[in-house]
Amino acid sequence: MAADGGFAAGHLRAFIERIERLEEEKRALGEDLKQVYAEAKSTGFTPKVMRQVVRLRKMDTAERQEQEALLRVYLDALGESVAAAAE
Amino acid sequence: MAADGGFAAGHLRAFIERIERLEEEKRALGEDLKQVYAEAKSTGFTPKVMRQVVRLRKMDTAERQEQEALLRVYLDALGESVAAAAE
Amino acid sequence: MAADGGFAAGHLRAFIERIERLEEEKRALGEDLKQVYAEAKSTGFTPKVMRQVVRLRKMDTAERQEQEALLRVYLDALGESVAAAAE
Amino acid sequence: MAADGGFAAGHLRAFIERIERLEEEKRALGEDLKQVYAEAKSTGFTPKVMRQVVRLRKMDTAERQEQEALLRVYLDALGESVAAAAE
DNA sequence: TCGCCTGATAGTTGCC
DNA sequence: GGCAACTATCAGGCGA
Repeated sequence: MAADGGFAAGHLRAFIERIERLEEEKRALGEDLKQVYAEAKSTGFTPKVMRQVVRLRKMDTAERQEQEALLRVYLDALGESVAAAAE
Repeated sequence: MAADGGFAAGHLRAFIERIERLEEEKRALGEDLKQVYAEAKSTGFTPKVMRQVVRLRKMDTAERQEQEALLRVYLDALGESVAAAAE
Repeated sequence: MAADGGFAAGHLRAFIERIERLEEEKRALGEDLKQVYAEAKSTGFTPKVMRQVVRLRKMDTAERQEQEALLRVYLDALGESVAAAAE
Repeated sequence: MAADGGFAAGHLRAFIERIERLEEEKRALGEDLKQVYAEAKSTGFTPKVMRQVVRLRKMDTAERQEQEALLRVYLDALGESVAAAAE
């Protein structure tokens, strides 16, 4: 692997740098997102609920319903817990 | 602070050791929890939904309803998104 | 799953209760920790620095493990290369 | 909030759309990263080790910052002690 | 390919 | 009331 006299090393360096560049861009987008949520919050919206909205829009409807159905089954199975949860 | 000839140092050491012991116990309980979820999973339950159940039982009912209400307001505000989410 | 006449429900309940018990114990330990820090603070120590000390001691331990992990990664990589070369 | 006849709704929609756009870009960068690793792998490198390299380079950077933070903590602690002694 | 497990991200809580 | 640390959840990568 090192027997190619540094040829591979140059490739490796190139890969690493591409990776680090991409990760930096990703990080920057994360900052932007944080910024948008902060801005929305200062406008009076609730980031936590906004995240829920985004998550729901992203989530496949069938999948979401399936999960809700399973949750209901579990709560039903717990009997009085359901009552406690719903009271 | 160090001028008391190590008296405080002894106290500090005692505090640090109590802390580390408590943290170790906490960590161990975390392991136990993971274990229980794994066992439940192997029995056919869905850990993710179980966590939801635990969260709901813990969460104050009023608070939960409030959050759901706000979510609905947001989805309503988005109009056709609601339709997409509910379809 | 619910068609077994509550058999699974009993299991589910048992799991949930074990989980809630463990989480309660964890929470209690968290309280204890807070208590210790408060006590130390009232004795004149600085919680922030104590936390740093604990963190550093943990890191010292973790670092050794990190080194071992790194070594393993490199050995594994070498092993794979050997294997690749030997294929 | 919804009583303003959709004014806030328009804002909400704008925020949500900005968020979804940013998340899409982030996701795309994630794809790119995966691509680069795959390409490197097909060139004969070991993704696992490459990730380790990237991680270590990141840590080298972070470590310097960590040291500076620690120094500040200690200086702060000393300052507080001085203040406490001077009170 | 599936399950596990670690690393990344979001939420909560305590501190200032 | 905002900020920072910590915790819990989730997704992606790795190994079997």
